[in-house]
Amino acid sequence: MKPEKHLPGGAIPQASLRRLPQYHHYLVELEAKGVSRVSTSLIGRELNLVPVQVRKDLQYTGIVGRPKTGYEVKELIQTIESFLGWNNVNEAFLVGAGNLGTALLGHERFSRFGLRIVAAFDTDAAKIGSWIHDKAVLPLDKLPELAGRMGIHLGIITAPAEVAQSVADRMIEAGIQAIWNFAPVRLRVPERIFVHNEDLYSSLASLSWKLAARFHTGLRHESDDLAEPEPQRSVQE
Amino acid sequence: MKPEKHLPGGAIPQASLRRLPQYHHYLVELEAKGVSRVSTSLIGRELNLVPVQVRKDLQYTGIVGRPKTGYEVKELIQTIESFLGWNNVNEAFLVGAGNLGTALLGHERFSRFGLRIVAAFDTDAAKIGSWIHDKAVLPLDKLPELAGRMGIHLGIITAPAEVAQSVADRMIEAGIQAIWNFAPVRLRVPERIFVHNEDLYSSLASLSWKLAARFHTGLRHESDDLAEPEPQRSVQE
DNA sequence: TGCCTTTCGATATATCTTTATCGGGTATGA
DNA sequence: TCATACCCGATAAAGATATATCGAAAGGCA
Ligand SMILES: NC(=O)c1ccc[n+]([C@@H]2O[C@H](COP(=O)([O-])OP(=O)(O)OC[C@H]3O[C@@H](n4cnc5c(N)ncnc54)[C@H](O)[C@@H]3O)[C@@H](O)[C@H]2O)c1
Ligand SMILES: NC(=O)c1ccc[n+]([C@@H]2O[C@H](COP(=O)([O-])OP(=O)(O)OC[C@H]3O[C@@H](n4cnc5c(N)ncnc54)[C@H](O)[C@@H]3O)[C@@H](O)[C@H]2O)c1
Repeated sequence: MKPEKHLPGGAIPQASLRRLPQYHHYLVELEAKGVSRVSTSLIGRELNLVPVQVRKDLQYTGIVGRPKTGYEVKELIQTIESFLGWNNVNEAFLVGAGNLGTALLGHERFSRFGLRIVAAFDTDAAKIGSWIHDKAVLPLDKLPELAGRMGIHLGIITAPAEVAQSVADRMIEAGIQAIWNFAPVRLRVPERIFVHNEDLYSSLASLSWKLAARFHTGLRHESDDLAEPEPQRSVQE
Repeated sequence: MKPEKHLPGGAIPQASLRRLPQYHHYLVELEAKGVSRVSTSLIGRELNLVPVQVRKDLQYTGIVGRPKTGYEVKELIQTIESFLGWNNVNEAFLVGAGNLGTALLGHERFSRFGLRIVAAFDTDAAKIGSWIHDKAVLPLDKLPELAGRMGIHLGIITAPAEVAQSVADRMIEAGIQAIWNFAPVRLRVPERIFVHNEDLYSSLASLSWKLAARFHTGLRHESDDLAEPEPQRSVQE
């Protein structure tokens, strides 16, 4: 909508943003192995990407490399973390302490990436008052008050699809700025709110469509039987 | 790579594929309400998309609508389901019966969308032999044999990142064709294998970056204070 | 030192995706 | 029956993203 072209720190393709954590993951591995410098060709070889793409992505973070040498692994990790805001923690509320919510609550590693789920909310009387992975399950009604008081600006929705919109509405009223939505609905929110949908059914669609294509239409293992010394960029995402 | 241009049934943008389940979800709601016809403008209004994009997406499924009327809801649902292969069930093996694996195993609604997780595999002796949500947890070693015998061609990885690659390798040896990977690593697989990465850390990156941008750079609620009768296409995805 | 290779950064091109536009068909209601 | 508003389908334009190319810098090595 805005014709802004390249304002530094302001614009980055979603796709690049998605790859940065993957670089980060690999870089941390490298660092653990004692490697101190890395080139985009190396990263690309590891992650099945062409070097130029990696370089482009890294440029968004503002880091500069040196010809022949590449980048300092340590510095690169730092830069990515800082760029992604993983240095200062985001505290979040989770709504819907069911199957999926429980899994997220139990995932401690999130804290390494700037996310700390501080409490869960539910409407099920049987769950309210209990603790899941050391996080309290509170009545949904208390969310607005607590969010305000604690200055929470990130909400996670793992409640049933039917109630997701109303949950989102309440979150926004409570001053929440960004929502990580696991319910398979497209939320209607004011423009200033940032929503990230984690729609597993959409993923499922890719998978089942691919599998269906395999068997229905005549696409049977064309380039089968490995033996491909090529860059071998396989179908991903 | 291939110069194939538009072979029917063969090519569809990932993005469109991702939206189809969202249409489906809304259409099912509509049908339940007794609505029999629907236009792309209506769908677009509901899902915050411009009508022409919805139309484009639907065209990939091969359905044809009628001017003024739109599409038959029932027919459209059918077409999408059939296009996505949701009519015939894909049976899948899940590896890694931990937090996330348990959540997936417990999600019965997957079966409505062509996915049936038939068993879980793990290496943790404490888990092997137990049942999670009525699914048996088996030793990983048995996967190859069972996959072959049962003709399973879809694998779900919810094991730790460190072992994800080795799990994938075993799956592929066992004849599995597509992998739904929840571990935050980019798997190296032969070209014929289809991998769909569900990388939650990547999602997290979008969120934390957005939040960081909010507070760091001077982007403070520019178009704040609702009051926007416009199509109001908010930042999503 | 001088040559060769690697790799970065910048620019250009290609490809993919979204959005706009146009023409024509169809229900609705005067 | 006719005018009108709506909506589809096709094609074109615009916008994003991915890939290719080129010059220059830097290290390795004769
Ligand atoms: N579990 C999965 O693997 C999976 C997969 C795909 C999508 N999802 C989606 O994630 C969401 C949660 O799935 P789940 O499997 O955890 O469901 P679940 O039924 O296990 O959990 C839902 C939780 O939300 C709570 N809840 C219900 N109404 C609420 C409300 N108004 N406010 C707050 N909490 C409320 C319930 O008490 C329950 O604890 C659903 O939207 C589902 O479609 C889950
Ligand atoms: N839980 C989440 O919310 C979450 C979020 C983001 C990413 N993930 C990713 O999903 C994966 C699983 O996460 P989790 O929270 O369920 O972890 P978890 O530790 O709860 O579960 C992992 C399971 O895998 C099993 N396992 C270990 N090695 C194995 C092997 N070689 N073969 C088969 N099974 C093996 C373990 O016994 C355990 O049951 C991880 O890769 C994690 O990074 C999880």
